[in-house]
Amino acid sequence: MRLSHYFLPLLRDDPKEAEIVSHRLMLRAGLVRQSSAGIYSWLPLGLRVLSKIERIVREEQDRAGALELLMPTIQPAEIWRESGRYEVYGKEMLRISDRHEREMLYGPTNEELITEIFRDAVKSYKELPRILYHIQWKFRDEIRPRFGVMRGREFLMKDSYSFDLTVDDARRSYNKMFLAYLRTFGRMGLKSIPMAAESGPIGGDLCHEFIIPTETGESEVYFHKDLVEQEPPGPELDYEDDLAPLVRTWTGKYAATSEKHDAGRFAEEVPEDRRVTARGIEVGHIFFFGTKYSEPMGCKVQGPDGGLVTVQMGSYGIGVSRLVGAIIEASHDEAGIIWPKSVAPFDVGLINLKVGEAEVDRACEDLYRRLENASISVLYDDRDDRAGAKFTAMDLIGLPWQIIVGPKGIKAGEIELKERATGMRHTLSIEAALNRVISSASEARREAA
RNA sequence: CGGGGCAUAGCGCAGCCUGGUAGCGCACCUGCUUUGGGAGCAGGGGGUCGCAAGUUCGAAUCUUGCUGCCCCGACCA
Repeated sequence: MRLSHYFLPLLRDDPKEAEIVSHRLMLRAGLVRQSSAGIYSWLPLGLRVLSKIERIVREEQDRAGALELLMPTIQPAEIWRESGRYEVYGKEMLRISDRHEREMLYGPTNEELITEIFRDAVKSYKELPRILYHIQWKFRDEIRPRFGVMRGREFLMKDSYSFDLTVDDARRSYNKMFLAYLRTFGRMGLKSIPMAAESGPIGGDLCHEFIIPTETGESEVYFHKDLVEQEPPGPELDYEDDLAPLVRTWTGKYAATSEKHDAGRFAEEVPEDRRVTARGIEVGHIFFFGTKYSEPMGCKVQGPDGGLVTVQMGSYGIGVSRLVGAIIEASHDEAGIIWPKSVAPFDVGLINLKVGEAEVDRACEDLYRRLENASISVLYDDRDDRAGAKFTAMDLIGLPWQIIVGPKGIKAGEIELKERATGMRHTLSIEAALNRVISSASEARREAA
């Protein structure tokens, strides 16, 4: 993409409404624009990031055996009456009525809808277990939206729902999602820590929040240091294996958010030099809720003995749009965003320091073409602007690599390669720089697989 | 929903107290000079001063009402 043809409205100053760093940077780097409180438009650069995150989430859900579908944003009130939540949900739910005065709502979540779909379609235990998911916009009319996209009213969420015959089976589904989440966040360059959370109605240990420790997180968290050092499962993970032992390596160590924190247990179970108290951002939440919806909504299947069995369910959410903010909170510096390679809107920024000088233009065009041919996405700054402005802009938007081409270097057949994350700059031949960037990108892709 | 604050050009702000028909910096356009970390000079474009009533010869400025947005708290992915 040539920057001269792109839509990238950068802001030099911090908009005064943006308090936290991710919100400021998202506005300044031209990722989003606010439409109204807690509701954002995604501009081209931001949308590219959102889509990349979405793709990783999708790939890991699919890998774990979950099946994608797509439910509507607008739901009828009836099914919420069936589950009993229509009255319970309160003002967070955006209620609307259509021209026939039929009560509708903009879905804050989809348990009712998926239960209805499943109930109407599945009658036999032979079709269990199943995990269904979708990635869809939700709306919760928060009393006070804040932190930009991290706590918006409208947000993009991946929500999965598991359907099992027995509680033991449900635990297996839960474990699949548990590990899929570790892989998902890991692929985005995030250290996520599963933490004991407020348990569902069934209680027990089947409820976890996935927290990214950051300086500006919304809540206080306490955990064993081993958990940040532990590697997420690799691509060799077989979801058909017994996953319980692997899950236990994560759940066996102390980790809790403030509402579940037990200072006594923390001190007792974790050696002092391993105790971490930090702030964190919740990016995922998984829980088992048994028959909370299947019971009132009559979601039953026939078991092997011919009797009707109420289905055991769980649900598993990932805040997809929130992740954009969370990643920035976890990865930035004074100059701007530092995108992890897997979610960067472009793989590399190409800076032409002297637009109009034939040799420099030629070298840039050549690089641009060869990178694109190698399936490396490039944002080429071909604007007639000053070097300093280009450097600042490129640092702000945080692409992993910058290739800097100027008249001095090009006479010697050299260009400069800068790695955004480390600030390391190398003066290289064009060929060497190309190889370096291409191999870095293909390496990142291999890790992803 | 309780408490506090703000609303003037794309962004950041001044002007308001003491009414006289709108200004600064950045951004944007033109020209010249510059050109490896947000250049300089000159010239220019852009604002129904959030909305509505009222007071007044006259309202960005005073009064009343409304709306929007932000911050703190309770609540939440």
